[in-house]
Amino acid sequence: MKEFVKVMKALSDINRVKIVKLLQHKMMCVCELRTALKVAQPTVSKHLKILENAGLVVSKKEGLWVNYYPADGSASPYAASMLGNLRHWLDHDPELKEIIERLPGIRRDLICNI
Amino acid sequence: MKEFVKVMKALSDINRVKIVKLLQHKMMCVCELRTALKVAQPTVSKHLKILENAGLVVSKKEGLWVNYYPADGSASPYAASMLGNLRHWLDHDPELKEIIERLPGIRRDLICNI
DNA sequence: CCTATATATTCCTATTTTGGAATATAGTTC
DNA sequence: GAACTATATTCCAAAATAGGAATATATAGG
Repeated sequence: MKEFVKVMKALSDINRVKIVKLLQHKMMCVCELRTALKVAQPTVSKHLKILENAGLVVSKKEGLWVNYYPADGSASPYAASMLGNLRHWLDHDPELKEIIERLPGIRRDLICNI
Repeated sequence: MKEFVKVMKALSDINRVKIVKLLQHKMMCVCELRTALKVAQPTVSKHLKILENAGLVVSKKEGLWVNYYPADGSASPYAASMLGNLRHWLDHDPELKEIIERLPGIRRDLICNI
């Protein structure tokens, strides 16, 4: 029950849902997400921690960057199911579409200077 | 997006998840739910309103009672999907099992005297 | 109409959640 | 090791949430 509620809580914030959908579109680092979502860096880090804790995303430290990916679902069946649904859900959301259109211009070598 | 988040929010509280699972087990009125969950009546009413608003449950006024049922899912595809999942998810949750064992003794003609 | 009962709403408080500024940590490069 | 950069953590304020007491509403039965 706790595990299920944790996944629901993780997905009950609009910015966290956006993060999951963006990661399903393309692996990203914190500062890329920060630029995509237009929020402060600590805010992104905290959202990512909540998502990771719920088994929805995983992180890989690669040099100075920490890259985030959608989880494979092995950590939680609830997370796995939701990730499966989210792969096609919300595809036509205007806010998400706007961000995804901006994605090509959001590259760590250009924008990562906090 | 808003609609999806609304469903996630509705399911991100343990008492509301319990309510959904209980209703999938058996139609119930507010005072029966109050007894099952061991919380105050206004608390149940407010949880039910949130669940109804998310498209997860429906209510039918029947005389002095208001009976609550799981929604048929027509109000929201996200609610429909979650209701489908919840039909088998959490079946072995100890807290839920304990309540379901108590259910036969929780009858409106016996316990509804606030 | 009056009483009783089931539910909804209002009001208040305690807790949780969110977001950002400031700071700490870790890794890279010189 | 010093400087720089990407990320995490801490701390704080504002907002949202959950719970219950008191109250309002609606329906049934006399």
